[in-house]
Amino acid sequence: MSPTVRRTTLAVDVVVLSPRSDTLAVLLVRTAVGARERWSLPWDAPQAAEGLEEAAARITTAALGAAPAYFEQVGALCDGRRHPGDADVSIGIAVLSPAGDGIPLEDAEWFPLAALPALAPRHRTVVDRAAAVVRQRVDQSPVAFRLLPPTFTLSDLQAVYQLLLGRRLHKASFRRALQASYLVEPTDEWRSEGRGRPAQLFRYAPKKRRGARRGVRFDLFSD
Amino acid sequence: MSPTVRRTTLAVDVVVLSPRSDTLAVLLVRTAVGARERWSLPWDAPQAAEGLEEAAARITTAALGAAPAYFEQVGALCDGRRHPGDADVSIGIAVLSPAGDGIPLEDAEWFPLAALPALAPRHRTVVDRAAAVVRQRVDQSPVAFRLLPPTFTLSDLQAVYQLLLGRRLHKASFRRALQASYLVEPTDEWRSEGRGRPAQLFRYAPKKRRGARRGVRFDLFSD
DNA sequence: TGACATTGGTGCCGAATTGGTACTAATTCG
DNA sequence: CGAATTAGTACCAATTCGGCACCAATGTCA
Repeated sequence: MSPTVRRTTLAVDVVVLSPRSDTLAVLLVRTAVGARERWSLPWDAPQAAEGLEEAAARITTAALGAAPAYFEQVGALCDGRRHPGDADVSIGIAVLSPAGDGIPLEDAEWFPLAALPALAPRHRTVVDRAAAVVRQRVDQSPVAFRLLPPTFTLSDLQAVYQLLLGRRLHKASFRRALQASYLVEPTDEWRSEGRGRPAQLFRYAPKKRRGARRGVRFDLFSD
Repeated sequence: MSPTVRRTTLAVDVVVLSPRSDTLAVLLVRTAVGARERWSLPWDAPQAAEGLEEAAARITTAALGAAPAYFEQVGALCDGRRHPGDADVSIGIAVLSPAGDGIPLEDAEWFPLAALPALAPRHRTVVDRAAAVVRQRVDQSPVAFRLLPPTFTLSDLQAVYQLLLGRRLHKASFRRALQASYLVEPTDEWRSEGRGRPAQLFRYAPKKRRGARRGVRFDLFSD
């Protein structure tokens, strides 16, 4: 007996993340009147012959008014939990939006990750997993750079890392490690941010580097 | 205009991984006569009201004759590439099978990851992504422990890490880091493996530990 | 039976990395 | 001009890392 496909209902649920005044924020859209919850993630079914990221881009554009530059797959969910459109399977996609980019359209609004309104249970799971994925990949994916404008100060970058990791970082160590990674290069612009010394602007420009990694880290969470 | 679901064909493609004589091996099943390729990943459509991991467990059991203990989601694929069952969307799931566990059923066989036969393009992608995901999560997920029997020697464990990371590890450093991680505990059994001093057997038993992580690592790949 | 090969496990030490404090630099505010 | 504020760096002690050497326990073979 060889396998055969069956028809399933599928939804792409998009978690647009952006740093917003010292917290990570998620973009939610207002649901139709009469729905069980007032807010939901932007979502839709993928159109025929449309890739998942294309679908995510389309959905994001509809809610944020800007095409997103970076995606991170969160994974497929097929628990029994309720989805706003009753899709059998959800594919969660995290979209990273640079701080201050895009203006939410009429029925969309930013919510701090720590203070979300009630969501359909499936969407709640997708958000949680998206946040976890992004946080876990901070040091393997250029996640932090995609939450910043094309040029940024090193303090901006460190602030994003601290947001994502949820802890303070040592300034000198952070810069030493960044230097050694060849991930950024300085521009010749400087930014004066009100008071204090102006900061040099950098851009994300990863260079080839020999993968001279050292010892193993056992960073398992005690699950 | 609010979103609506559409019907799509969906496949769960399973990548069963197991260490096999010094390489990672993948379980493939023979395809029906007349198919474009002679081998494919074990796959099927999820049944109604079946979770993704349930489906993966069922598919694995059908090919390996043993229920798998550990899953790692690889993600959903919806590129235009060809799938053996022409599914619109594939969900890749990596299943970790302890070394020597299970006996492939009639039409299934282990292939070293580095020497796979021709596969449908979509399956090829799924395998590559599964391997990449497992390798990347080695130090965040108990991946290595799921590729070993319940008790194992530290040399076994180090060998798996080396397989996954693709490089030698320093013995003393490896053990120091492992010690500090409180992930394993010794049993009072010893195993004599032919010649040489017998090795103490350990089991995976993660303990709570304060998350005293240090500096950031910028381990981005030069993509 | 006793050297030797083989594998397991640990101690030591110089080198590299880390994180804290303190310092200098450049700017705004009053 | 001096105080306040933010950027960036220098130094240094403590920790961690990685290489080497060593000891331990077993099987092999003369």
